[in-house]
Amino acid sequence: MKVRVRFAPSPTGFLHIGGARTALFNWLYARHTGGTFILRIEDTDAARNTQEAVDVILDGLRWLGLHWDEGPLTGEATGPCKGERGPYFQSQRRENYQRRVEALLARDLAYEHDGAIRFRMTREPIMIPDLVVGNVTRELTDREKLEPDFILIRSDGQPVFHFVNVVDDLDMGITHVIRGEDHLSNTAKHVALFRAFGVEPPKYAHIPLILNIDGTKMSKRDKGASLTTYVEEGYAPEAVVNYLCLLGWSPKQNREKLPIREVIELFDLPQILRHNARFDINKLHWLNGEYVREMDRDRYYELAVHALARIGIDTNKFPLDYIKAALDTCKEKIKLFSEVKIFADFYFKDAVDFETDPATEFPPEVRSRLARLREAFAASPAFDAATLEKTLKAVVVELGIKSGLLVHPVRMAATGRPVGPGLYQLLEVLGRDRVLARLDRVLKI
RNA sequence: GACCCUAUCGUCUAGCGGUUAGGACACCGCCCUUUCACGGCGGCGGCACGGGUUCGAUUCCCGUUAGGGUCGCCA
Repeated sequence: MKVRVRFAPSPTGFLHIGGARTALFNWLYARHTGGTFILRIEDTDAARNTQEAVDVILDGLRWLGLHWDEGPLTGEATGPCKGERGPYFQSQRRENYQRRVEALLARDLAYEHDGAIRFRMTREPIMIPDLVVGNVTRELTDREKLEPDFILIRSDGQPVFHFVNVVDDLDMGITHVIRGEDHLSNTAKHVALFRAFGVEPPKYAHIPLILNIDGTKMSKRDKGASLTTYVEEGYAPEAVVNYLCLLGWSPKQNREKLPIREVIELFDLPQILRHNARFDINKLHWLNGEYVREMDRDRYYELAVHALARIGIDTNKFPLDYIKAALDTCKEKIKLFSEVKIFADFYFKDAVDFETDPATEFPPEVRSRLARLREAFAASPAFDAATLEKTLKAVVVELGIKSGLLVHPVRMAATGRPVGPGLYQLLEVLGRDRVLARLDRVLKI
């Protein structure tokens, strides 16, 4: 039987990083088995669902590269979808729920109470077979013993999550339910519902949750809980995906960075770890740097230019060769694309922004040294990195000082920052005119 | 409160009865580099606790503790 898995998020306006990982694991399993990855939007709560909220999910999955085989093509609930088992929005599946609840009512497996429809839940413990956790026997909690039956359809006619979730999985032919462990306890209800419909439930795989670094649960408000954070802070999607793979799953062999192609080959449900993982931004940061350094140049330029645009720098005003040369000096240095602000903004500004007071940054003795260097730079026969280095070192010898006393002030004068790309490389890219102008500005203090 | 899941360095993990408990991130030194980053070398640091089972437990069982989850006319 062909594997059919689904990611079924509720459009809340953001895509939780844990949800992204759930989607990833579903996608990986589908790709590993040659199965079908389905995206279903659980928009039963019409009041707070908007097309924009759905778009956040679609955009997030697309950004991660988790393309679905069946599901919506746009965020519009009545819009186009692909796949034969639609609609893929729960708000469009009302007849299915109605038909299913009537079947239950007809066999007295459900009943009306106070205008709502309840399911006759078994009083016996239910065994949940789980590919990750093993066989779990769920007994009723004391509250449930008081009232084991649960609502299927609210008195306002709206079906509830447990019901629509099961009906859709059934109608869509879902074979494996891969979801967060927060659903494990409730799976007893789902198993009972499947049996009431006369079918065996799909295989379950409850994956551990992602917690904050301090072990607390990641709520909407926690920084880093939303996938958007990583998009905005300049992470590369392939790095985020790779990092997410490492949370609750391991490729073994002491491997950390590996292409998704290999993950697809190695990934399987029984090997998923059973304990929760904490999200360590440090490791993602490191991994992202690895990806940036090994990234294809054109993709790197594209992402870097995009990051510059985010901070209001329009690179279109500059020649392509200049942009590329400037970004080349940063490729081995930055770990995050948001770092282009520190490492490259000065290439694209008319004047440097000093973070500290230029007057104290460039006291008279520093200025006199810079003045000498300016002369040497102006007279230099060429303006390439190697020549610049020779020229600067000659001035250092002439002045009888340590090179740091000249190197640091030039960097500061040219870029406005104490850190950045290699000095001689950046001076070469900036070019003689800009460099002399920036030195002149400092000398006029 | 009841029910369920979980427990290896600070973090992610390898391990699946006998290992000097391995790797990665982070951190700390040194080297490289007159920035930063990369790279190289070294260091710090772990089997939550208590009982069993066994010749022998990080590994198997039970308990405790701790963390997480669930018990909605939320999803």
